[in-house]
Amino acid sequence: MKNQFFRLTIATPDGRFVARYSAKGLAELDFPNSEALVAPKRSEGGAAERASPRAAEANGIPAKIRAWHRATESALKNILAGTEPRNFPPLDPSGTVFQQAVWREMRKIPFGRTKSYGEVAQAIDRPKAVRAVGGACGANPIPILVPCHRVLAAHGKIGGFGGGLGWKRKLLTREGVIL
DNA sequence: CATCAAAAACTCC
DNA sequence: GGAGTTTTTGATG
Repeated sequence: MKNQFFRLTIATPDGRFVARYSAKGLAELDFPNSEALVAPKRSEGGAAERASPRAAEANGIPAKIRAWHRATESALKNILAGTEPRNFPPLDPSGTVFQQAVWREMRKIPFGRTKSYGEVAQAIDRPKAVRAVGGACGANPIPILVPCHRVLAAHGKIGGFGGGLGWKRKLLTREGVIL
């Protein structure tokens, strides 16, 4: 795929996240530390890495993307602060049909609530695919905004988390979830 | 390109 | 603790 992704960063009290945008919306979000990349000097709100050949659009970032990024930043910071975000950017994660179904289902989990892998599996009409649901969660390219951290194992166990279990615990605690 | 085998953020007995 | 299910991914022919 000839991704002409736009990569921007979001500075939070928990580190700097990296967001990538496709032409349709937010495609990926990475935790801090997951990738060591050099700070682009002094750009604060974010910097485009792959600007188009022509600097037709200001700073190489279309207004559309900047608007999405603003929503992403706001939503992310809200969740990190333990408050419910109001507006989301459009999401465009790439994955198999099954994975998209799982992610879509996860997005329906209300703020501060949790579901088990089994419940998600039932919701997408594959009650026995609980193991596969776990796999789809791990493949989620947009953590936090797609609340994979709100999915726990059965019997209140925490399960796992791609970006490190520490994150999962912290996020749940801030949302007021009691394990 | 078609098939096989192994692994995974699970669940239930 | 062990077996059962489903999907994804990488190796094999």
